[in-house]
Amino acid sequence: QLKTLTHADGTTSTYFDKRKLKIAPRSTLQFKVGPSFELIGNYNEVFDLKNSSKKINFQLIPRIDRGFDYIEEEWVGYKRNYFTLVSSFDMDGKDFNQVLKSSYLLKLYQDGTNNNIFRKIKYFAIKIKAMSDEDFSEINLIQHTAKRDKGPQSSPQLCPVIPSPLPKHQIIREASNVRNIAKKKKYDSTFYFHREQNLDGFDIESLVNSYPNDCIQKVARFERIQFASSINVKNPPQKNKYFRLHVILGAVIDGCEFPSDSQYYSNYENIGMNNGSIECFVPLQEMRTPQLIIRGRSPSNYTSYNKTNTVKEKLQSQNLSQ
DNA sequence: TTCGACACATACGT
DNA sequence: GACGTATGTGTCGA
Repeated sequence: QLKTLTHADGTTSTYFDKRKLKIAPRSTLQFKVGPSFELIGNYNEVFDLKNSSKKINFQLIPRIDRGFDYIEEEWVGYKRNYFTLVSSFDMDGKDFNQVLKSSYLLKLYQDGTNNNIFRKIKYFAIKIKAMSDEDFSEINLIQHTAKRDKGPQSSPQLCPVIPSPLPKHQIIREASNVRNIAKKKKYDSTFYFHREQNLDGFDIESLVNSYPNDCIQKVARFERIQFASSINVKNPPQKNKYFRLHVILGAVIDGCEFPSDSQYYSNYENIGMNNGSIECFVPLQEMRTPQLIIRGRSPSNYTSYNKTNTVKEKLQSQNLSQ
């Protein structure tokens, strides 16, 4: 009924099947580490401005902290419920102060005479997306605020970030619904770097000055995310459809005019205007989850289906069960 | 059958 | 310990 794993930080992940067991909405058992991510690949290359022969190695560090249970060898989420995906990234083990003081160049493409064309990176950013594993189409995700129905909805946004370790699962739990000022302060340096309070020692040309906001995130936190309610979770009506969550680290640069024969052309994404210039997100590295099952709103996916039924209805439910 | 909307319940945070 | 909050899910009806 319950399967529990203990993590390095002493917290535990308890997996259970919502078809068989109902756990209270605010129970800490709703927090759990989900499937680990696999590398899909590295894309465009990045070099240090002051040492242009040295290629930078990136490593995304993503984790799912709510919303997926490991049930009978499969990772299962619920369409109606939230999941949490967090990610930071590493750059050759450099700390964020080193990185923020430097400048980095993105190798865009080679021109007709085999000269490399570089563009200065404004900032690094992480985004997430969901893909159908049947036809590899993108699936819409939606994000709520803690107010849920009473607040606005959006799609998960591109999150500008600087390199950082990923806070442990327990920290993500503790910081998930903080309102208290003292508690916010306690977690502040884990999640944010405040540019306006740390002006000393940064050259005007350094990376820190081209991030879009004074409050710079160290960790991309995608909380209160759900699959769009309109998705079909069955392929033929009987068979489960598989999905995957993807995490993409990219570099944002000014300008989006690239030659159409560039091998990476299709990966560029115009992300719109900022301070009067057109910005473009260029992918550096992508990771993904294993196959995921999303259970829909059918009563058969919940415990109440069995509890109050007659024997006849139970037999029916077994015939219909997926 | 499905989905938006609203409702209820219950552990958490203050 | 009371009170407001956040979130899983029960339910109604288009």
